[in-house]
Amino acid sequence: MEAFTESVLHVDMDAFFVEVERRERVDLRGRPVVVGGTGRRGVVAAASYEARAYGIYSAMPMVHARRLCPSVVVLPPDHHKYRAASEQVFRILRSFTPVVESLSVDEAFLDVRGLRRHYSDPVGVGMGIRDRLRQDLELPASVGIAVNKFLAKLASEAAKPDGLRHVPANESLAFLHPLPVRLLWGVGEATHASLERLGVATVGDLAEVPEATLKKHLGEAAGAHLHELSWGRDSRSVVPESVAKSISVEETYEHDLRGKESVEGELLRHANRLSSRLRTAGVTGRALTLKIRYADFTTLTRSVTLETPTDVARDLYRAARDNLLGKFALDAKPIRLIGVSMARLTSANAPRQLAVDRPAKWDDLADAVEHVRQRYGSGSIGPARLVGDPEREE
DNA sequence: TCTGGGGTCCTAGGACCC
DNA sequence: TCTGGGGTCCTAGGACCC
Repeated sequence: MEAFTESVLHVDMDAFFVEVERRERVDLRGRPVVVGGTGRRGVVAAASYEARAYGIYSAMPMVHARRLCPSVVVLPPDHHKYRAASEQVFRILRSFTPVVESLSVDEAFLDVRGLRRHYSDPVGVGMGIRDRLRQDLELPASVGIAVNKFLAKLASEAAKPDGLRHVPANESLAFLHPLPVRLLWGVGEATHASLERLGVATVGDLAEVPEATLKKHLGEAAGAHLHELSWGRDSRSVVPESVAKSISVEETYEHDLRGKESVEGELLRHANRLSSRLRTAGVTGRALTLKIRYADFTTLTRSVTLETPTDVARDLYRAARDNLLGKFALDAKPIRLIGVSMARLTSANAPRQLAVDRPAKWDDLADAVEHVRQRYGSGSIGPARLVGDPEREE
């Protein structure tokens, strides 16, 4: 089937958080709107195209955004709402094909080869998806269609906003080579600077650089990868459903923390939040990491591998406090962020080895705590030091 | 105008083992 | 007595993505 040569679709929702908010707020249509942190340290999480016209983009400090466009409407994020909208989006995508790989809440790859009997070409599939998202959910999306994942992603980028771009196989390099190299997946600020030093501005320039030179300057893996991409080659297949490798919680404080006492209090709160997330995901983990960012933005991490996988808040707190906290200078500098993460995850249903000093009852208790938390909110139950402090509600 | 929160992957050094 | 080489695990940091 000649018409299905380009069988990878990349679907990317346009200004997703903003558009979800606009479904309920007709008054905000056509206006510069951003979703993001409203506090003094907030950043832009999503910007409407009207806001982007002012030079506002994602990850920009909110104070900067307001300065560029004083009339911009700033909405605080409601991640539950976006999660629900995301599920609606993915239900529609999966109604076309089960081969859907999610990249984030608002982005996915689809392998549509299986639809060749139902559609004359992949462009028809892309148009069908955009229509359904628009009609059923009132959400705009852009679609890129190409021979592989990374070209499809570049195509959707080129289609934005609210468009569709099909890159035929025999036009891949003509499409790719004039693009600025910064657009490539994996070329961020640092790599871009290195490439500039090599005289590389476009993907075409990159293709001319010998692979060995790239490896020398960018590292083995990145060099090989970028060389492949520069020639339009990407052999990664669309893989539905992947398992999380780590789960983390972190918080940047409105005002810097000082001293061991306050850090321990926050650590306890984080341990409870992380425990909750692990349980919801049905996993336990062994590699616990504590992250601290000081006011001067220097960021340190210290980690420990636990003997037994756990998802119990008390275990997380104690392990972090006893093994990791002492490795940081807590009184030397003010602290702006504390984070805790768990990796080396295993399914909680996997057979557990019960530690001698942690009887099975702890699991039962933790389950009960989690049950109450799900029902009545995260502030309803927890260690005595935290319960009843309304400031700590999430 | 200082820089969110949640992730993934890669690199590099040291420990440890054969 | 002067020092191999490979593999794996652990830890820390950093680049990058949305």
